[in-house]
Amino acid sequence: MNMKDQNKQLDPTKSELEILQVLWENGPSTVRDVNNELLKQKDVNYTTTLKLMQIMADKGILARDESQMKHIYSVAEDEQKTKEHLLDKFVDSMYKGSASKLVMQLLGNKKTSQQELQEIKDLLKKLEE
Amino acid sequence: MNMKDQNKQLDPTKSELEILQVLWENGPSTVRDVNNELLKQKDVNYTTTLKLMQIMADKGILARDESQMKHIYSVAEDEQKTKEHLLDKFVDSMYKGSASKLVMQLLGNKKTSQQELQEIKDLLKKLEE
DNA sequence: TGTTTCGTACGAAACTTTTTCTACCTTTGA
DNA sequence: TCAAAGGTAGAAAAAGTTTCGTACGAAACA
Repeated sequence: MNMKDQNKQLDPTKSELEILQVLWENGPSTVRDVNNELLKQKDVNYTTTLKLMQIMADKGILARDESQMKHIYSVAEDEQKTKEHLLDKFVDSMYKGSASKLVMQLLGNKKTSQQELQEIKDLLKKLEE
Repeated sequence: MNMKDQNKQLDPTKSELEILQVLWENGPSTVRDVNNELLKQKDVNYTTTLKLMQIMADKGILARDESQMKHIYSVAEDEQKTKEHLLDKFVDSMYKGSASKLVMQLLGNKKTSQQELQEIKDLLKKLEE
């Protein structure tokens, strides 16, 4: 099979993803809100964040309520659906589609804490029943 | 905590990742080899792939053996280490560092096949012992 | 030998993404 | 009322990434 003419769905860029994360975390927000959150992680100008969010709104990634002067932005597509799509892509590209390979790596990963490991095991155990 | 001055490690770009995948898959290769593989997925000029691989060599992502006319490129950093790093970043950014959240999504994902699910369960079971 | 094929190198063009600059409008409060 | 603060918008600059064109050397081979 050949994928030359695929890739309709265009993925959020790196900075767009950062913004999505803030909105996922905090729910609908103003540009100021989002920018303040981003400032905790990195230097970024207000107008940069504004511009980015405007672009995302244009693309349809975000919706906005313009009824107030301070526009309120929210995520247009369902969070789970978006994450699912990104996870799929990640599994495909990094593990040739094998989810179990990914989990294997996770389990062997030094940085995955004991607590996380336990939670994963519990999860699977629950699924057994 | 503030991460303003972090991010020393610069990540492979999208096309760089495609090339890494080919090299991970096939081991040390010439540009021609890699390009032929890429052509199975998408249209791409030989010189484009060449250029990209030269850039990656400059960055230190790839090593190359120039002793022959046809240079042989290989991945400089360990595959597992690189994947681990990318996976970490993914978990951090998408699931706030919670690996179990990721696994949960994987398990609930329509696209994750029954077989994959079974393999994951087996994996965990083995880990129990 | 000469010509065709295949390789590298490099610069620049094209495209995408991110950032900044500036203009101008609205709200706030002295 | 008017200055200051805070908001949006759009154009353009800057930075990053990908693609292409061209030059030129080495190998293959008629």
